[in-house]
Amino acid sequence: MERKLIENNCNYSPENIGDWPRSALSHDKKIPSTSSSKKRRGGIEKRVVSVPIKEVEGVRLKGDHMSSPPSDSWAWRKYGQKPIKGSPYPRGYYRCSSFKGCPAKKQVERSRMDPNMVLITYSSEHNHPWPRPSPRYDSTTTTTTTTTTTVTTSISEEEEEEEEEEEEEEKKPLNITTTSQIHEHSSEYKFTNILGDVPLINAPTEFGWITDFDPTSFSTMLLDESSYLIGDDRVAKDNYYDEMSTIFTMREEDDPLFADLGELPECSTVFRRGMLEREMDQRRHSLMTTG
DNA sequence: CGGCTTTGACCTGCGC
DNA sequence: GCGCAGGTCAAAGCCG
Repeated sequence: MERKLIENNCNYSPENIGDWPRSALSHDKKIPSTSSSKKRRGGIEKRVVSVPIKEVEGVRLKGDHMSSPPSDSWAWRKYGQKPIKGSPYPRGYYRCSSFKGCPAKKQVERSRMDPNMVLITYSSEHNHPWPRPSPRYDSTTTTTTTTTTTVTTSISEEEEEEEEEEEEEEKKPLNITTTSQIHEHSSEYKFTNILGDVPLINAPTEFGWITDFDPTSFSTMLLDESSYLIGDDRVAKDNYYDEMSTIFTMREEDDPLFADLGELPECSTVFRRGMLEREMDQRRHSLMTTG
């Protein structure tokens, strides 16, 4: 019965928040039949997100003691769990229950490298409108949690070849606008560009889920990245964005590298609009005066 | 009663 | 071709 529902839903309308530009879904679509042809492994576009477990704990679902899904706005229904070879932690399989027939799925597992992190692998995409965002992201929200969210996009090689150009065009907007989309309706939190003079790019819907995470996640990340500018003035803006690109397109195996960034300055916890900018200015100024 | 989790079984892709 | 590992199904039970 669920199969039918899944089968029937692949109409992506423009307002589909999570709509992907390329039809990765078609690879992932489950074909309902007696000889259920399941998706090919490794040929699917997936997005891996690492979320600090503490962020997850707050919304831990009843009975789920292993790897509860993070606090998405989406409703997820667990449909399976498997122990993963080489990992002490099992992987949970979830599918979207916000809307019947939504093909969106995600896999949740603890990072074996950093048990404090939960790796969430998103596959397929929601084919229904975005559920109402959680109130905690309302414009008045003052967040104090420190989190690190890493975004990874992995694509099969064949797809990569086909859509390399597309990918190229996508990357830059993605890298930067993931942050700008964090608060879809709050100009207050809208990410002011670190450099101040580079325009924000329209937020692609691809990372719509990012709105589910604490905005400080990205502030943390950006702050850290900003050190490229702060710590070494020789690094040009272009390089900066290259670096950003690298980080946002980082593959899963690079996670440990990113996890190393865990020790981040306190300032990441007090990010608000303007504060980052101010801090940047201060640091830049001090650099200019000292060097 | 509907929706959810749990869990063992089953199916399939992939590497050897 | 075989075996392993990952992914999914579906029955059973729980909960509000």
